[in-house]
Amino acid sequence: MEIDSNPAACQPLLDYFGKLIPLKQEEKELVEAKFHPHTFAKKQFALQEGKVCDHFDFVVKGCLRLFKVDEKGDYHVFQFATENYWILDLTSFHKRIPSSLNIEALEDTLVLRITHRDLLDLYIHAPKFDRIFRVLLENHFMQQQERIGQLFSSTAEERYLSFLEQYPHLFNRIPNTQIASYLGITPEFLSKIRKNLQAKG
Amino acid sequence: MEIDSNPAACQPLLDYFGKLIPLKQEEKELVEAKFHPHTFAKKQFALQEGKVCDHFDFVVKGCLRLFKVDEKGDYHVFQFATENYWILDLTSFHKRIPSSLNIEALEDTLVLRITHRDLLDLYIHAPKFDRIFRVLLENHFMQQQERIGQLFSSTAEERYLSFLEQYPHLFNRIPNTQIASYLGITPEFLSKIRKNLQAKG
DNA sequence: CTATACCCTTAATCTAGGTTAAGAAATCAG
DNA sequence: CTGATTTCTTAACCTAGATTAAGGGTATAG
Repeated sequence: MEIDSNPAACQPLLDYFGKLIPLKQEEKELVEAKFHPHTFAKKQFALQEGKVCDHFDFVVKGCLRLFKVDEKGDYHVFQFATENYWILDLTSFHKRIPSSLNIEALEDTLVLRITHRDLLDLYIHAPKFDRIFRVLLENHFMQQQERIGQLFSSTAEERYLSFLEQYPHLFNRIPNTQIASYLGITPEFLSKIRKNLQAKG
Repeated sequence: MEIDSNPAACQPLLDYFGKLIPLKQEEKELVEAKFHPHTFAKKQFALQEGKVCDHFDFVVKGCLRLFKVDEKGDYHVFQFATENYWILDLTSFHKRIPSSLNIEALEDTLVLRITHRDLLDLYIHAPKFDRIFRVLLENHFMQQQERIGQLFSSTAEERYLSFLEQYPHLFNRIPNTQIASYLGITPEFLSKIRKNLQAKG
């Protein structure tokens, strides 16, 4: 693993915020004070079912998955997070209740992490972040709604194709088992889909 | 239809906001200035596919549904909104693009409506609303995530039962066709489920 | 009061996707 | 380099839920 976890490495996050709304110097310093780097080796968990999710993570490098294990023991991926994405269990984070989800590194990963306490603090000292996190949440919400729409009215093949379109940087980076789990199908069926598609063009 | 659309009738909304974060007098006045009552007769559309959604609606009385019509002509309900719920197509609203969704009244309905322009204005004049709408969005997001989880790992019968639990005020208020459409199944299959459940207890 | 539209149910048949099992290929740890 | 774990594929069979069709019930508008 070659990950630079130099504590001054908040730049990607400052860039990200700056694109949403320009930050003043003091706001930048607040970000540097409140967000801390954290690394995870491949297969390491960033959140384990049953624990309260006390952190809001911004991925600088690598890839994480947010997933649930159901009563039958099947895995379901809610979300992948690569560079410049956010990941957490929002429900556990806000309600301060044990999470029913897990977050696991699919690659060696570096995140910038803020705790619940520090985020509230950030909101108080710099209300601009109320707006930033509102916008960020709006974006997440839209993506989720799109996904519900697809689960309702598209076949697994259609969903696979639109996954390839929407996440071209991901499909050759993570195993097909994970993609299947994101699409809500079995790896066997994804394999069948891929074979069919190949037969076409 | 017996709906009081007296323009001073912002009280339910003020109550709603006040429960999240106490409002100052001037903020209350801003709410009264920016939100306007609007009524819809049963079956009337509050938003039509193809138009930009320019309004954020708070339901005071009645019931609306947010739904999509897919390529095959099938209907899929994303959300019902009754008293004290919000409804809009967030994607169209924020991106200012034509909506692919519809909103229709299932009962005679009264909403308090704010336009896109006025909401931005509200954020500028009273940053507290950045926070309020962030919290509101967090709540919506959590509900949606719960729903994705269910679509992944629960059978239609389980989803029906949890719908009954989660929305006890709704199931005897709207037709089963609508509930089926919310659950992502056909009315015929819902009928079968209800029969099975009756056979049990 | 009636007619029309909507709503609910049943039953037969069909299909997208799951399950089980098993082997081949690729990746990884020591 | 080598054994072990993970991943991918194929194929036979199975099931939740869709589709089609049809009859009866119930609002509701005129």
